[in-house]
Amino acid sequence: MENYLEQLNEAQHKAVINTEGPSLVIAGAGSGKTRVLTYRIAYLLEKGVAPWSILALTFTNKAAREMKNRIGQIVGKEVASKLWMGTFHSIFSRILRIESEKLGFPSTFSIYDTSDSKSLINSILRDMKLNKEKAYKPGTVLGRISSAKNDLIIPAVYARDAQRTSADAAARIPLMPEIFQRYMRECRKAGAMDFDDLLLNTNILFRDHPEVLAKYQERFQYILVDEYQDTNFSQYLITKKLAEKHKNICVVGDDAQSIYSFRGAKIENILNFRNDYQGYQLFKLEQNYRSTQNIVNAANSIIAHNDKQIKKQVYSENDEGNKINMIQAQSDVDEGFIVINDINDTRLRHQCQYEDFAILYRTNAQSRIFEEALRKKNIPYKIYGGLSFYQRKEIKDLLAYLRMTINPRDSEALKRVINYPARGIGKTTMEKIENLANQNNLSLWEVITNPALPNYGFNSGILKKLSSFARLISGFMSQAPNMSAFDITNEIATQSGIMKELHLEKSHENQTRIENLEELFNAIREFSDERQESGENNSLVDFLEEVSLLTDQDTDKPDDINKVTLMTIHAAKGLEFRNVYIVGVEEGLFPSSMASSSESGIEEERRLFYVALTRAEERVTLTCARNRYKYGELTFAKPSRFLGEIGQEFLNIPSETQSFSRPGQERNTSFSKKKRFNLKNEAFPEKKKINFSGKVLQNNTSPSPFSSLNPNDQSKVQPGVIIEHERFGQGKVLHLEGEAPNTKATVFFKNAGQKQLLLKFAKLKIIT
DNA sequence: GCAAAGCACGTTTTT
DNA sequence: CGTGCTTTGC
Repeated sequence: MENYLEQLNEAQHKAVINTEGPSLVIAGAGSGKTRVLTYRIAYLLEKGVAPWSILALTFTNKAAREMKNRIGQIVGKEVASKLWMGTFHSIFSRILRIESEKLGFPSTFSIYDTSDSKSLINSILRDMKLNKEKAYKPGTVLGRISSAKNDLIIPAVYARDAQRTSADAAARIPLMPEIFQRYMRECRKAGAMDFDDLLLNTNILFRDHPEVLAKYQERFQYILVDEYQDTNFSQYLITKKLAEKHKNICVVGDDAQSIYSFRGAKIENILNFRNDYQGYQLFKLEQNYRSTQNIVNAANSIIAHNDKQIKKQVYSENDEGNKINMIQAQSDVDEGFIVINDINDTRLRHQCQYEDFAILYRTNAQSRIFEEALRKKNIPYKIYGGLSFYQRKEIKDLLAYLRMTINPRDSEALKRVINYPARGIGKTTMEKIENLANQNNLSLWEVITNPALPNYGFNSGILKKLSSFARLISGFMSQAPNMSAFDITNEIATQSGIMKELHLEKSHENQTRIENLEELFNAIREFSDERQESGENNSLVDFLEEVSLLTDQDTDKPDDINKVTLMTIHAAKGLEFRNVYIVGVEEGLFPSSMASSSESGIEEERRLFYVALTRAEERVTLTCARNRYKYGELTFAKPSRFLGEIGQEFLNIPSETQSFSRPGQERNTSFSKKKRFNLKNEAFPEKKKINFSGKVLQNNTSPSPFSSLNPNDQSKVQPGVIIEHERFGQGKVLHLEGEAPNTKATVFFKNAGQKQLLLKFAKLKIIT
């Protein structure tokens, strides 16, 4: 055993060993927060506290896993595996499965993801004949429902909530209460909970079943909550109730890093901790071990512009380090090349690996340009966000079968698979079934399997198809309990006809789909083995639950080593990199135009900027562009107001950036020490159309590495060869036709699909 | 009942 | 510029 306590500074040490009573740990960025949390738990375990009486709530599964591993190294793996450690959602769905019948849900309840929820809302809108009203958008409706649930507001209360109803009236969606009510009813009929329900229903469980609350209050002697600044009211109340008995609650967070208010997070939870828990102990971790002094000081100078905050002095004793680089590019494409060139440069000059670099942006849409630039320079990268593995169609289809197998009432899953592969059960039939379900308060499955179904005017062909589908699912249901999760999944993939369907047409896409499904099989096998080893549950239900609650960051692939990281700033929270590029630092983008209308919105954007800066250990580069394509239209962008808020002594603006400025236009004003941005006049970027066509202003600094092939190279283009096209990216040559020099090639591009190219014109590079 | 074609629409961030 | 949805045509 190691003496981990010696690795702590004084403040950290105090925060670790003072385990009794309520504690608030204010942890500045990079101040060793995770270390305190892990050692505090290890310390408790060594004092003899049972692992199952410790509840540790983290923000991501990955954080939980890493913490568990670290604790395992100190106190042993078996002990660590018995901790209750995970995200709010995963811990409480585990508890809800145990207690589900008290709430009238099956223990195998489904978890609806956002697309399931939206699809359900769509059917409700259709049924209410609101689907043509453009004000009722599924996303908007779901957002309102989600926000209500996070504030623990149920439909009946919603209808009497003047604030919400008047906001709905203003948005011309006055029927929200009814939609909300129907939504919850449909979820219940389907035996399904959405993400917010996992927390809402936990609160309902604790409210209506005091004996259950008492049981968990008794069990959880010590409660730790990470990232407390990002908890919502629902989460706040759960922890508050659970901690009532033993009062050993330790919350860790940094108000300066609260960036999830759009999701219902209440920064007040951490600001008001002192009022909720009298006699609490306060620990402030203020020494930053991660970043250079320059970075820490620059970040401080930014956050100082915010009003709402807990006072603290974050400092660094590391080297002073480089100033923060600021580069203004001519266009978004230029921005991409400048960043990628700088990465190459820095990598060679400072002996960095690719994994030492991160490109952070405000919106996922910005990633494409950097991806393209990285691809052109053959730099390995990994990208987070966008559609993850489990969002892919083929994966969701198979998972839907699995969901139906454990909970056939899951209507969203049923809608997905009842006609995939095609069984001749089409739109009109489904409409009839949905109507019957609504009229008789049944789930779709209950309608389909109802003995009275033939009385409702379906023709005999349809009835046959429906009953054969029902038999298929029933078969899976009866087989599942006697089979491993892996075997039943395999069985379903073949029996359902999914595999046959994919093998039928030997297209490239189908090949990838099959490979993806095989990856899913592997994931299930791995899951089963791992859980078996640690003695945890490894049934199909458990696997589906894990999959539903996975986050992007949790799905790290093993071959994702030594690559440049691309992600949103939100996704980067908690991570660190030697070199960080914060890109698109422009008005309207960062701060986002959506947030710019309110002061609290701007403050959150500022905290987000703070988070971005403090991810860096050694070097930060900020970039923005003068021209940027948005919705396929050229727009002009202004540097972000945040650039003017950084203490200018921490900034380095290379002279060539200045030369990008157009003569006579706002030159030097943007970054001058004296004149900061005039917020009132320059808060929004002008959005103008450009009349002359094309991308005149683009990328004349970086000549394209592509050119038409000379005849010699043309002969190297043969079926099977991988080429790269200027616009379409990498692709495989399928076949050739015609005589040189008029050879035409059919190429399948990963990103652009199949294309025909004339070799003498196409701008290509041969990869293999 | 199904596929292709045309059109409206949009971007903040995610458990 | 894309996506994703609705309409249209078999």
